[in-house]
Amino acid sequence: MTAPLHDGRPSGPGRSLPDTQQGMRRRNLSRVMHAVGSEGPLSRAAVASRIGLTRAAVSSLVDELIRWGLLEELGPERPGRVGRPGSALAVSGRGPAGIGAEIGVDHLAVCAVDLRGTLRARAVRHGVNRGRAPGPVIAELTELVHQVVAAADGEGLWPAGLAVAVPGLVARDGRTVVRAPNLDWHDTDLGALLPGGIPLSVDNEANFGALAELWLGTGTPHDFLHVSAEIGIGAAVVVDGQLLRGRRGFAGELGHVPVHPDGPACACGGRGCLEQYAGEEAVLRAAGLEPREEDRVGLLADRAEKGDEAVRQALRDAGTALGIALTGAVNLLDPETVVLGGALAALSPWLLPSLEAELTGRTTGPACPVTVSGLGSEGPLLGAAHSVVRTVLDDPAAVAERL
Amino acid sequence: MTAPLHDGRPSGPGRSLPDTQQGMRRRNLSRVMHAVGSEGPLSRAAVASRIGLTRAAVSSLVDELIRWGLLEELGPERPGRVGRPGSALAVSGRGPAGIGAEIGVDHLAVCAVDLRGTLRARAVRHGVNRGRAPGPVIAELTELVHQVVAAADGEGLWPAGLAVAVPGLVARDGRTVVRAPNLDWHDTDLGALLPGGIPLSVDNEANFGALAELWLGTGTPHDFLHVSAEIGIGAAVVVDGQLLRGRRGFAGELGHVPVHPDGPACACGGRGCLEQYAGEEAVLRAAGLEPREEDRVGLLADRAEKGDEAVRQALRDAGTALGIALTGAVNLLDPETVVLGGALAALSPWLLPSLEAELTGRTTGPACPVTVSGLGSEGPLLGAAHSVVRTVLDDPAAVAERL
DNA sequence: CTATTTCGTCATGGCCGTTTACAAATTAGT
DNA sequence: ACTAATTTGTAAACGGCCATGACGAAATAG
Repeated sequence: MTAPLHDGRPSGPGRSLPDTQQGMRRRNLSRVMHAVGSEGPLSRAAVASRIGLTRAAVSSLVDELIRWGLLEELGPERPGRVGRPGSALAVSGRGPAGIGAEIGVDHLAVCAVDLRGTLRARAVRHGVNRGRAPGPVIAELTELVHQVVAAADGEGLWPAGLAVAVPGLVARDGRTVVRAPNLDWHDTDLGALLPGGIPLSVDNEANFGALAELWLGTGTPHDFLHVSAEIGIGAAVVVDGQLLRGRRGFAGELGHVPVHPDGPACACGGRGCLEQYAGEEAVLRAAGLEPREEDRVGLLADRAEKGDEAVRQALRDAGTALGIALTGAVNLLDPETVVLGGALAALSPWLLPSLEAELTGRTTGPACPVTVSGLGSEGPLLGAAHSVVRTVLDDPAAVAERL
Repeated sequence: MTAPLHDGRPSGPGRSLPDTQQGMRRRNLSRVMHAVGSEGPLSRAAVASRIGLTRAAVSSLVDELIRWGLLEELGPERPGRVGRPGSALAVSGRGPAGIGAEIGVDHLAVCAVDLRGTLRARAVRHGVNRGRAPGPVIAELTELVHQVVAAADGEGLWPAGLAVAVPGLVARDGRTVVRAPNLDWHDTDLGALLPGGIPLSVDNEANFGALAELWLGTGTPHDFLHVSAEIGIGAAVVVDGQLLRGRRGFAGELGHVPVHPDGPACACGGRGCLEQYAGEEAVLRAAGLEPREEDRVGLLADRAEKGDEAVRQALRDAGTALGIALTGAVNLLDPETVVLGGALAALSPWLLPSLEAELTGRTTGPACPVTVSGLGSEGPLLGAAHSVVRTVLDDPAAVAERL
């Protein structure tokens, strides 16, 4: 069972299908879920005014959603306003849950998020996965998934879907890892390995990180560029609240944008790619540090914090290279902001000055603002879990059909 | 009266408005128009099977569209198939028409296109507009518009909207030219200057060129990058059949993507922008030709054709620079193809080899194919006119409200 | 304690696509 | 030539869905 990839925007039921009354109802059910989900407890009348339907219509929709267990009645509101108080509605804290999973280079993580968006269960296992075959890693991950699903079950939650974030390129089928250099996986069909019976979607961790930023970030706009770096440098482009995936699903390969076209050769076939200047390996080398197995980012941040000038210079140079590549990207896409996530967030104090200098120096008028993600390294995992939750909010009727 | 900018995809009525039955009908009316418009004459039954509604429902929709004069009945089909022959329906060749206009550096052009997509009237005026004040230019353009509208009126067509293509950056309000370097216009509100009473939209010529490629090009995919160069180098990004405009409407500024970050200073504030290597001025200089007023592109093509080695080398170098900038763009967007339009189409024989060499050399796996637009310099004008036609197809009910 | 306001619900009505049935028009087969 | 089969377009009945309007319920304002 493979679920469609989530693009970040309520695609809802029947995107361009024949327009029938059932489709209309499905979309309106979705509108109610989104209104209640995003604006806290709301009365029927409040929902009606927000989504533009009448109170009577909303009543009917809410009845159905309560019958399905997706909404619950919290009881009468107690406001100081005149008139009969409404009955507060909230998204149910029981019922379907989104299971998110992350395959990192040195850890595995799984979590469960309920429809309200709150984290309800979690499991992490550390250990280096670089170079391990997919089979054992997935087996271990599956074990964690079962743990989390069991924990969630204890709280009245059942898994509505499983979304897996991987550090690599994923095909648009949403289950095949085409290339994950840091794991050394190639053309691996995770759909065949992960537990069946529950809708599965696999996506790039940068994409899930960007979705987390879109959905959970404070003040994040609908058009932005999300840059995250682990070993490679990945980016995700969000346009009008929707992920840009590209024809093959490979969009966002910022790491291989040419920065100095005559620079050193890169494994991708090009020369002078951004990764040659701002990739983890390159920065470690420039800083005169030996690559080690774990927590390289922490090491860099630590040294920079302590005033190690070689490390600081290396990070400044990386920021400059990032700034050059981002200048191109910003000129091409005109995003509202650029968000630095993943490892870049932790290193931002030393990257940002040179990065912003490059970006503002190369553009007329006001430069595109660069912000730092507040989600840290949790982004991809939370984004994955939330992507499942969003599919439920986007089409509650589909969930109801599954009992 | 300002019309919304067209993004290339049937946005249709009520994108995310409350879902009511009238909205449903509007969308279904649109579906019928699109089906008949894109797949030639069709019977009611054929339309029904294509859009997934029943014959009875389509009959009702078609009746209304015929009553509005947007569809017409061609009479019984005469096929060799068994069963009662259907009655062929076609989009009306009379009624609303899209008026497209183009403000070029050395010409003005206006045309009218009917709902079937066929060109019905046309007017062109040559003359250098560089440096002229907006007022007189718009006055001249208005004159041409009146000519074309009058000619269209003689054929039973009335203007449903006016779309103007300009060589510069247009704000997202769809009427203000923020910056048009080649005309030397800044922050000019064309809405105040152009004739009122007819919905107006103003957009970048590169955007309209890309839409023309999307709608009129043979075999053009839904995800591509359209590059066009006149004096500057503009690009338009089409994602999932929709134009990517960016937050301020400035997306697609390929000309200022850094190619050699330490290269010569550019007017934009940066260094080594693509325009410094592949812009018209730069290529003319590199070719050892003196800038003259008219038809610089024709001059280049002419010399290259005749074997002028300096010109050929200059074009090869421009192709290399384009290839570097496009490598970045392709890595970021993963488009299905890159389309060269505008002046680049005419020069493509000498640009393409070095451009493609750079692009394939810098990527692993199959490189993004580069194609040449078949629309030539007509793209922006046709795209503008068609954008108006599309708004009619996207929401025929809105047109019916205007009698 | 009454008037006012707001909430949720119910009955009614109108809109719209579906279903079902049927007449019309053509081809295939005898 | 005549019947059977097939397909088209239309009409009537049906069912689903939201809007409308009225009503009781529950709070505040005076």
